[in-house]
Amino acid sequence: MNNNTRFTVAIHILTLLAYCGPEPLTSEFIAGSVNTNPVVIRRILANLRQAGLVSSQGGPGGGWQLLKAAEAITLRHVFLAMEETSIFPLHSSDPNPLCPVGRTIQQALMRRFQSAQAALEQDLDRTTIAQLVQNVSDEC
Amino acid sequence: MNNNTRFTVAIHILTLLAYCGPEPLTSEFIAGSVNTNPVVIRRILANLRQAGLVSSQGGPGGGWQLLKAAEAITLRHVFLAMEETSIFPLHSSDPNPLCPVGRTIQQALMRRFQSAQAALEQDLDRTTIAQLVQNVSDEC
DNA sequence: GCATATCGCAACCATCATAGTTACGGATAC
DNA sequence: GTATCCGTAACTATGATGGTTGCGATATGC
Repeated sequence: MNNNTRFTVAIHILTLLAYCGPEPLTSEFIAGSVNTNPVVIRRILANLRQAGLVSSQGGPGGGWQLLKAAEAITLRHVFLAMEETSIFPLHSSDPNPLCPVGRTIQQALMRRFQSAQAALEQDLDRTTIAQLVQNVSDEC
Repeated sequence: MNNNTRFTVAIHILTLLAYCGPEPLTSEFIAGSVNTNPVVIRRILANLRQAGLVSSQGGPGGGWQLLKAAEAITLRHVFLAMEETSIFPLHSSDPNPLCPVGRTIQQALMRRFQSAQAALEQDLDRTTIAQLVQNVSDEC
């Protein structure tokens, strides 16, 4: 279905910042944990900064820090920060407007999909980054 | 985020079968409403048949029919029939096992994502194909 | 039996999204 | 001034997706 790992990596990054912080972490260090390229990390962090979750600092000793307490960041916040369009995309080419079903189905589906996405977000809202950090500590 | 329209098209197809039925519809007719190629339709119908939602019949006068009442088919059934792996995929390459976060995050995320998907499915379960057919009739 | 309509499915192609990579400019700390 | 780090554009490789063609199998009606 969905085919991009940005949400997963974003949660990983925030958990790492909370676990290793509050000192700033460099994108290179984070990339070492996620096992990818620093630029990929910075691209995702740019979204998280836009959402007010993290801040960056250039120069030696610089890096990235959380702007909010780990207890105050839920997976829903991270999800919204990624600015994905919709979980379920509609038809790639518009359906036939001469067919009663084709003419009306998209409006109906948009309503249903929004409802489903709201339910999804509500569940995501129940988990905080702090809980994930706690889980890491428990497992070690 | 998710980037495939199979779920949307599957719902469209079932709504059309319920709306125009109970006579069998050909994949070519359905393709005319969805505005795509008949083979694309048959690929999706193959999934729906595997899930026991529709049946097919070859030869002249053949086509596709619902196997269950429209009232008994929910969007959750359709969603499951598409056999999408997971809404949120994990890392493309495994995170660093030498990092405490990298070593434990995937297990934790799998649990959270399963919970979120369950919430999503629960909401999808509230809508039936019959309701979508009713919606089409209302709009005309 | 034969012609026709329809599905079943494999194979191929074009397009696009994603993630990875390189490169380089700008800012900051020491 | 130098080393470190972010910011971002540009390019590439890979894979997913949807569309298309082709052909065999099956069923219907004559």
